[in-house]
Amino acid sequence: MALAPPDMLCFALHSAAQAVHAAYTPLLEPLGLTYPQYLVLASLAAEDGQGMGQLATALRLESNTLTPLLKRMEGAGWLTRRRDPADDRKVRLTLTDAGRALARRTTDVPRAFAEKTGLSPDQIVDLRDVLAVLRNRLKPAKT
Amino acid sequence: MALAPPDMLCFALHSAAQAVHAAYTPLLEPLGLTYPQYLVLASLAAEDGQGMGQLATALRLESNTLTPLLKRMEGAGWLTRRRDPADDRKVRLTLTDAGRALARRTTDVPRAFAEKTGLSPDQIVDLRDVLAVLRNRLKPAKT
DNA sequence: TGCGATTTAATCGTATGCGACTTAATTAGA
DNA sequence: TCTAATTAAGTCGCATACGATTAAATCGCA
Repeated sequence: MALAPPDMLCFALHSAAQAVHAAYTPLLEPLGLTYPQYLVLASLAAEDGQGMGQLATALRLESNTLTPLLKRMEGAGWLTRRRDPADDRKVRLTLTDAGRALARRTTDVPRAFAEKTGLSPDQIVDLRDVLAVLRNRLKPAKT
Repeated sequence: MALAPPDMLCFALHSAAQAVHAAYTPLLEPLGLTYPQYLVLASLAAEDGQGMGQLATALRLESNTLTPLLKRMEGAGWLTRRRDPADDRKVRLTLTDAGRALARRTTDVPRAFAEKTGLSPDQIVDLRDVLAVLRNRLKPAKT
């Protein structure tokens, strides 16, 4: 008998990720943010002025995913995309005032999510680290 | 300072799920299957003749996701979609001979994936169960 | 019995996400 | 120096995934 999805690790991961996405949506939708956009905003809030390649490595996304996503965020007025004067191939990303203000409005989001999980801070850190190890083993980060 | 994605549980889950997807792709692509299609096939191989609603509940997907996915699988000749004679609203899904043959060709996939994770069988079961609890807490299954 | 409420799929629009490929700029090496 | 290789983004096509809505069938209850 074939293994059914409810018994598979891959499905548990797949469906848990979707559930996390669903749990974030009501927290982010009032701010006009999607979940991947929130990750971009958080990454730039932690380190502004990142290049697209750097952001792509950090979020483990390809340029063909990030380019339209960033264009939408630029269209919303949250960041600017400028070519690096020193290397015209690179695009540098900088939050606008509106982007920084929006980032400040997201400070409570991680806490609200943590409460929804019902996990203790220790459990959250442990699970996060186990998943990071698994991810890095399955798909090492780009150099 | 805002929490950056690498420190977030949500990102660990999100990126681990994508890494799992990426790890399955080379196992499934030679069979002509995508990852969600593989889940459908596995679910029907375990219990053939499921209704769309039943499958949607099992895989935690909506009809607007499942309908086009199943139409593609029907187009590939792996299953049939027939209205239930007793209730014309329901669509019943049945594997074809080709679908069952394809399912048999996937029997090694879970083992190959398990090896890629580098986790022991016990660790896999533990992680799976932790994730299932988290998922069910964030997004309870439909009744 | 008959009609409003419910259930079930399907349709439409939008947003990821990636493989394959293209284009432009920079780098490296003969 | 001058071109081939490399790098960085972007374009295109396809496959999920979901919210909102619709259409059809069935159910429930007066």
